[in-house]
Amino acid sequence: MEGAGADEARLDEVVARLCRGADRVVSAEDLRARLRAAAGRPLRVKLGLDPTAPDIHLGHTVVLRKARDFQDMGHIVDIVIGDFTGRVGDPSGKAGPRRQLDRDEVARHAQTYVEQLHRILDPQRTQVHFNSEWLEPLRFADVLGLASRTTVARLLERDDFANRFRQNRPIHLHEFFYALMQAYDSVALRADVELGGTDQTFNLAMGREVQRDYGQQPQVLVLMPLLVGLDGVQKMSKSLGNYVGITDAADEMFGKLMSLPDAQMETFFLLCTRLPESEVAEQLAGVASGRLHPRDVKLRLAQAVVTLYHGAAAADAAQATFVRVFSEGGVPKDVPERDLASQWQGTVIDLLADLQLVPSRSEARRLVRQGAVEIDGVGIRDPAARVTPVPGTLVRAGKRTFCRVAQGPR
RNA sequence: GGAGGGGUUCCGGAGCGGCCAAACGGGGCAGACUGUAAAUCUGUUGGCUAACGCCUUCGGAGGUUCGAAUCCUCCCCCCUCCA
Repeated sequence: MEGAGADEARLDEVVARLCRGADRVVSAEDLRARLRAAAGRPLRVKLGLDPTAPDIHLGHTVVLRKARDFQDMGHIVDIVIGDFTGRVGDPSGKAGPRRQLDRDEVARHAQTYVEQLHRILDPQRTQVHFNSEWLEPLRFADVLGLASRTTVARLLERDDFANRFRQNRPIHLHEFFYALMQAYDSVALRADVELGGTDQTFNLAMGREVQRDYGQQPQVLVLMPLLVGLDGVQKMSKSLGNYVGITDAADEMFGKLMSLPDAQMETFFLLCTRLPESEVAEQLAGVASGRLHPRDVKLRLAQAVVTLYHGAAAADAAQATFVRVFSEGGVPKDVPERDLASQWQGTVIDLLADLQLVPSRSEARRLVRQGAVEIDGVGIRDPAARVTPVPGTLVRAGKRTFCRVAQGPR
């Protein structure tokens, strides 16, 4: 039975590949059994997306790349856009109830999502669903039936609910349903596997229980680590502003990645690039031994990530810009240009305000006093100073805010 | 339904009749140092003003006072306990 042995070995390899990078898999043995039982038939791999944030960022890509791994092994990815659940808002990690989105917002976000998904997933093996398809038609009796499958105590086990409960903060009844709705998605899709971040553990686990109640085989859970944001502390999220969007311009993406704390380099290498683990290990060892400058390794990281989304040429260009602007103290290539009236005259404050470089004149005053403002490379520290910009004048307000006068007085 | 506690500037959280644009911490921004890292130090953080200073803020609406975030009335919202 040499053939069977070879099959088993191959199966091990597949399982290993599918589990790679995951924080936890519930369970690897189940996954192996599923694959064997399926005997080549594609598994249905569910991935739920919350349509609140319309932009996909690097944090989302961790799980998306995992989905891609499944596709590369021949499986089908079922994307569930939580258009119905989105009206409730996922309580995971939230300190309070989330506001409910209306239908239009959800639909709009979902559309943008789908467009971005194809940058990572294989469209041939991707099916997109909206969970309102099956959640909307449920009657109250169905909902009660679903609700009877869990208990309040069980729901209160969740950290976020438990914390809120302890701190006397509101927990709305409909928030309790979130996990159940998501669980029901798995039933509706007859999911074999569900992917998610570790913050989704509770929700995905609920899917297993509910599937069992509906007579289905409980799905395998593949839980991916959460990517930290650029601050290196909190998870990457749009609302925290610590994210790298996959549609960010190459230069911007590069710059953002360079501001990543050194301690996060390994995580980003492993979760956001395709560099072989051995190479990553070597780079990091180089840093540890002092042989490599951390900055250069980070350049490497930024380069690798930007290449994935913009191609190697753009990544090279972005690196060149970065070095020129920041390492050599130059000026970025693409400085936004703004016009001034041809009769324009006034003080620095007027200039900053008219070029819309500052949110208020008071803020402009502060920046000037703090020595953050330069005009054509000359520092200005007197808020009352009159200035004479002409087309081409470069105005700088702080480290990263530049603007060039396009049209204006001559 | 009953009893009590609470809503303050981006967040947390002081203040409880004038000295409050409002302590302190966090976050943000800026400067120094750097590798646009981290850490650290310094400054700054409602609006208008070159500045003196002026104007708008403390859940909402009224009122008392020379003067209110602070006192009173009504309303809205949140929390706890009891039913």
